[in-house]
Amino acid sequence: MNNKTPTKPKPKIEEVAKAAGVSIMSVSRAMRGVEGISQKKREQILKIARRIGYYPNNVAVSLAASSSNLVGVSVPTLFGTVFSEIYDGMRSTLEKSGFATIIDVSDYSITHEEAWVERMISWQPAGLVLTGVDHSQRTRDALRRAKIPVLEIWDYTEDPIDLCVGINHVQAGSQMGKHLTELGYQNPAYVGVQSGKDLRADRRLKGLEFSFSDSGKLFCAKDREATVATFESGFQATARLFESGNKAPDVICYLHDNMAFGGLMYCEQNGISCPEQVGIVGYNGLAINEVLAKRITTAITPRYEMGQDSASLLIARILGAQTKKTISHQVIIEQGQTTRSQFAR
Amino acid sequence: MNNKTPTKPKPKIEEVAKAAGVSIMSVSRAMRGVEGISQKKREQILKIARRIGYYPNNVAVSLAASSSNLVGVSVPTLFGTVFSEIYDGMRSTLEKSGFATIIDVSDYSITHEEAWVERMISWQPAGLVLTGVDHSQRTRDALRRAKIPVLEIWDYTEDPIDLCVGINHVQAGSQMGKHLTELGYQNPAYVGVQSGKDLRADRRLKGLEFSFSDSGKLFCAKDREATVATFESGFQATARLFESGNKAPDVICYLHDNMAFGGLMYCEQNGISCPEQVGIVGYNGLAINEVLAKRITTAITPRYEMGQDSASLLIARILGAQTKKTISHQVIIEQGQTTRSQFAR
DNA sequence: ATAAACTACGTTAGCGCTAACGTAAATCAG
DNA sequence: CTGATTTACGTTAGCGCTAACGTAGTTTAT
Repeated sequence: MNNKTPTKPKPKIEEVAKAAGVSIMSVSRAMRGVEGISQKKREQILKIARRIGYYPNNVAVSLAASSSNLVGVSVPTLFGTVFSEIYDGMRSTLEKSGFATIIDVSDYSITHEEAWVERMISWQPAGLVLTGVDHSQRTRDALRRAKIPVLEIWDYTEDPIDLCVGINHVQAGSQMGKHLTELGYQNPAYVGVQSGKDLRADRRLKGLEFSFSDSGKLFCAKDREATVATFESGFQATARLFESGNKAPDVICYLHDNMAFGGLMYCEQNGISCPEQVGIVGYNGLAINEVLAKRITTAITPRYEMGQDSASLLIARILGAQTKKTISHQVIIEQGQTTRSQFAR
Repeated sequence: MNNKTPTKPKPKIEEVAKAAGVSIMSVSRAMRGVEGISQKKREQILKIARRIGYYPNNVAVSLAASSSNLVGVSVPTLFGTVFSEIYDGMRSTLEKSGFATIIDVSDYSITHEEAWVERMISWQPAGLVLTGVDHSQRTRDALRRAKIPVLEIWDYTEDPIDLCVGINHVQAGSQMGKHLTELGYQNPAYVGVQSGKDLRADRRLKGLEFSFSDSGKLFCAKDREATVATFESGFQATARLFESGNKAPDVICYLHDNMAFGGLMYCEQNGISCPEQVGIVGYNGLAINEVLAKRITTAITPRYEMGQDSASLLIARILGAQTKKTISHQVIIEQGQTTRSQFAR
């Protein structure tokens, strides 16, 4: 701000105390809503504080109380709405309990996450939320030492660092694979991003492979050149798949619905009929699917709910309540019009 | 975290000082990279700090220095990628300069923003970023008193609270309107969200109306029932428009590309040919447009760049440099295949 | 050689608030 | 009515760090 007008400094607790004719401790108690002060005085003090324009200095509060009302949240990306929705569910719940969130976007890098966790711990956060269950040993050690409530979200493990709310992605992939083999698909292909980039996607692929190999089928092709999962990378990967000269797959499983939509667009624009010539399968149940004439077969993930659940669990832990350590969410397979609807051959 | 194993408390600056045989002030200087210590001692101290696992307590640092390395960012929503991309541009730049960001999602509510600003100021942030140029008087007063660098983003004004990086949305709307009247459109309709919900969208509509009224044409219909701008709300609004029995428009301007895509899907699924029977126009140049056979006519907004620009400007201001106060970005009209390509009639 | 000017530290006094403990007054039991 | 609790405050001592200043030791100017 420009300092043209010499404004008076921000009021401190002492100023309120003087104006109200009480000790600063009474103001402190009134502001925090804790016990140890009469209802009458509390109201008087709050009124005066509002008039003066006093807000407690959170930094000083956190230092004195040696814990803050901040919750750190690390997500791999904010593109593509998946983590936006999870985050939104969390934030809406956390906000109601007076917690503010500090976001990190790790870009799927475990070392980035590690550096962030170390910086974040210095803020004495009330809790931390990390995406996935894969973290560096250094991150685990730092979290253990700091004794901060930690919640792992999106992926699932029975043995979390502390708390976990997620989906078993191997199982989700395998459910979808089972659905597809039951429809008689024989020659699946996969379109995703580079191996190791999105570990949940890797697990879903593993699940898909399990199901297909159960009935003796292997993936005939995998395109994992993309570094990001977008409409366009799905389009381009599909182009590579069909222009490679290899035998065409009868179904393509995509990392998620948006990539799948890109693939669907490639097919439509190149005379490849779906689902007759090739089936197209997505993941997540993203918003675009709601308006398509030909809805993409997908597995719906309850993202907003997972966010809410995780926030509730984390808050309970922060407040010291006894809680379950994990919540497992299920996906719902939704048969669309981009895969054949009955057993074929 | 569970407290099964009694871990030793987090090391403080004093512990490092003792281990290094220096005063805590030397450790402080070494950690912050400021002057007043020899290169040799600095390296020794940093080495010992790393070995001990010491990280400065940010809360204490901020209290003592009476300013933090936090930047608060308020966006109306994280859905729909627009603000995700702006935010991502900002965050990547801010992070390089050692700033962490605290996000607020205001859900387009100025009173929500007001409450957040007041809470946020209590964190002694190094700076704040607000979306748009419309804020309550209380917010303005609070910001003025706190003397915190403030940047308004996305919308544009010559007279910002402090700094502004944005687009003149009236002008953007009017550019598009001019483009459409030049194509000979006579009966425009508008599909957006409730008036007052998204103020930038309201301004674009105003710009559209200016251009059309310049050639004597009025909007024949407006559907502003939606509360959120999504694929689906675009689909449904378009359904209402065509099922109302009123005279059909020859072009529909949507709040943004995703809503427009929803509308396009309604048309395709209901035998309304585009662009022959009706033109469809979006805004922003969103990712989906890249893969469509029939690309939506749109105005491309440089979102990531605006995020970067605003972060750079804000950092400069925080560091006390002399800077320009505003940066105005331009939209680029992109003629797609959802509007007729030449003058008609 | 001597004063002036630096450099490299250390010491002191908080930053604005709360935890923990004190103390007086009010309430209660019997 | 007396002692035991409870309630409603106030006082003291920090939370972990840095700004500001102080003081030796070292370099530079003349």
